[in-house]
Amino acid sequence: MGARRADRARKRLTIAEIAALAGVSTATVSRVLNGKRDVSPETRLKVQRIIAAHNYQPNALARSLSLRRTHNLGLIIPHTAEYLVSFPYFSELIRGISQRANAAGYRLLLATSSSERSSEETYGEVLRGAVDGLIVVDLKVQDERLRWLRREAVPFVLIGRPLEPEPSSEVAGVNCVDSDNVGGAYRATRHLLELGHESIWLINGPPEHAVSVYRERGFRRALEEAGRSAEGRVLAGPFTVEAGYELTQTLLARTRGRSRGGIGIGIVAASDLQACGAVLALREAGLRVGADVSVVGFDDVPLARAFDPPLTTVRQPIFEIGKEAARLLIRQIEQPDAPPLQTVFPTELIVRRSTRPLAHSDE
Amino acid sequence: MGARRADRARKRLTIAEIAALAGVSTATVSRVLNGKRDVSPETRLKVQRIIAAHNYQPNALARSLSLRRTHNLGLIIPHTAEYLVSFPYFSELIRGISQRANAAGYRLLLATSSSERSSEETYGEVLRGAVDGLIVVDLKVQDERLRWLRREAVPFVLIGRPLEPEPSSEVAGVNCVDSDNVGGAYRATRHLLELGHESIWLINGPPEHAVSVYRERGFRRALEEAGRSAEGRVLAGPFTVEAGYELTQTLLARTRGRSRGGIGIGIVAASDLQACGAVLALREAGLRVGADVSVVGFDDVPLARAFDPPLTTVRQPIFEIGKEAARLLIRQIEQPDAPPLQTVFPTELIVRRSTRPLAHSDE
DNA sequence: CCCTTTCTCGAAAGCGCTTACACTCAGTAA
DNA sequence: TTACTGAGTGTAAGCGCTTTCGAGAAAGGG
Repeated sequence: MGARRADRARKRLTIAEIAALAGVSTATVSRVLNGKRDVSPETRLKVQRIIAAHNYQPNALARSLSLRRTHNLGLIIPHTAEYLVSFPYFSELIRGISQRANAAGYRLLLATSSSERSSEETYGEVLRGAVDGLIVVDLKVQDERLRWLRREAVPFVLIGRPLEPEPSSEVAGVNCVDSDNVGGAYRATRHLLELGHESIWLINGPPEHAVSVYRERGFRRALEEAGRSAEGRVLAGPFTVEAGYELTQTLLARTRGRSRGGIGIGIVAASDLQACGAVLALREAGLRVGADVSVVGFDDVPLARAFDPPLTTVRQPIFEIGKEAARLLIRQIEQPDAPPLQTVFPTELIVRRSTRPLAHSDE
Repeated sequence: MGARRADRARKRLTIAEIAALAGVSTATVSRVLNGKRDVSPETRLKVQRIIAAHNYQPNALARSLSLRRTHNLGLIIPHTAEYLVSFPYFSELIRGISQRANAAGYRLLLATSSSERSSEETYGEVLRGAVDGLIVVDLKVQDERLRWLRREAVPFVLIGRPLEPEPSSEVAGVNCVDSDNVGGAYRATRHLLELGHESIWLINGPPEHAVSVYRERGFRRALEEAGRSAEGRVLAGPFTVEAGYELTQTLLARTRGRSRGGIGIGIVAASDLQACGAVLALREAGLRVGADVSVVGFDDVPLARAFDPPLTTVRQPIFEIGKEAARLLIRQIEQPDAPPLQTVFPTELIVRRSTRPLAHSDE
């Protein structure tokens, strides 16, 4: 074991040298390399031996240039998405994408767009033939990237769904994969309703994220179905602990007087971080979370379970989303005529202790 | 604004076409593109106009093939590193690396090694000329990757420092960047000593990670300096909440009888997740964290601040580490003869409420 | 006015692959 | 025997860049 041929000469071999060693032409070596026909079994074997003996690896660049295929997938990460980046979300996504990509013989190229550069520049640079297609994450409400991608006619898939304001033909003609944010927010809200909460609020993400729009829809739908109004009950801010904390204070200020000291408040937050911030603010106001009031988060980060109280939260299958995105992109690359697909993954409400029936006093 | 030239023909132009349009040779266009001399100001201007007018982007592949330089940096992520991946650590690192890389005109290629493939295969595939150099993260105690990288004579930088067991020449001859884990663990431990804790423990990461070895060293040094023994006071396990929880239970079992109901226990954990798990277990055992007992974590994840009690923790400048790693790698690539460098970033102890002087009762 | 030197620029040879095309040599059908 | 297959192979023309080398023109020196 481990007794590898010690090739002292570390200079990389070329196909021509392999061909010479095997006494055949480069064309034949290429055929063997790519498992093509028109090579006799004996020749094939002979060439394979030489290749193995010298641990020859064809140069990916030359191959790409010739094939006009890089086998690179690009993932575009907006620099504005610190929340993505400081989170399991991002890591899980990458894991999912690269697992699928690697399995299919593709590599993953990361393109972080920096603030100074227009999308034109950013992706143009990435694009100079460096990738076969792009995955776009963190879709904005009016996302300039969409127009650009379409104009460039480059294969791409969105993580997140574009909003209807776009001509409907546009929405349909696009590969995208998303989790059911509407449903997730809907179920979280219904959950609070069912627990008997009177004053239900949404602490949403920034309104320019498409995901915020969808979550607000779910929230509104649940309230309206229950015959309640959602007017004035949506606060928005970054996906951070601080925002959760401050927005909850705002919310408490607004609610003061109206309800009995805040008891009966139910909050749906757009991230677990915000939810934790909310818990902090509520506790500071003398309210018992999971007894007087309830909070539900979004994402199910590893610490949600360890939090006090353990956080009820909406889980998204991020890893799966990544895998699916890669799958769709590769499909689009390899079968340009395949009709675009929209995949939506279900979200799951994980009920823990931060949400409890109202009457219930702390056990 | 935004009134971009609407190039209907989306076919990518080649340098030859630009040359023809400008009435010069491809050599001249190439010179202009690369800012080389031997082009008259007028010619240069003329060519630049054509390039701009057609929004020409030279094909990166062809350029790479010709220059024998891809301008891709590879980041190798071991599949075993779920803890990395489920954490801000990983995202921050990527942010740092790609910021620096992009600034210097490099791209970031992600290589996740899957379990079925040997390092030989994994990196070999990446290597077929697809990257100019590699960044290796999550160094193991005896890391096979090191041998391989050296044999392949590919530029690389380690995140983390190899351990001394390796011939010292090897350690010195390598680019690496790390945070001061020894110092971090040392300060965390001293902090507990100074607070008057009698029974101090390390809940460490898995022993095969080099980082675990370094942290244990810092822990031991602090105890030994204080004239105490560290024997039997180190428990190891994954960087998860669960591990922190279970190891703390083990620890409590061992300590039972010896001390007054666990009061006076101080725990240094190798991750904030473990620390949170520890807090859970301690609380379950009826101990008040930040009063009867103290816990310090590692990483300063966003939720550490929001935890109850807010977690004292050791912060590492992960973003900076990423930037530095990219810098060193690019330097190695562009100046192959530059002597390898070792950078160590200081860690910082963030004191919050999970550690308090012993006598102090809950305020 | 001739000889160097300097500045511009183009022709063409790579970089390491893939593949269209031509060719050879059985084997088969007529 | 002749013509026609088709499998197996090699030749060479790309893929889109960079760069060496040499030529021609302009400038400077004696």
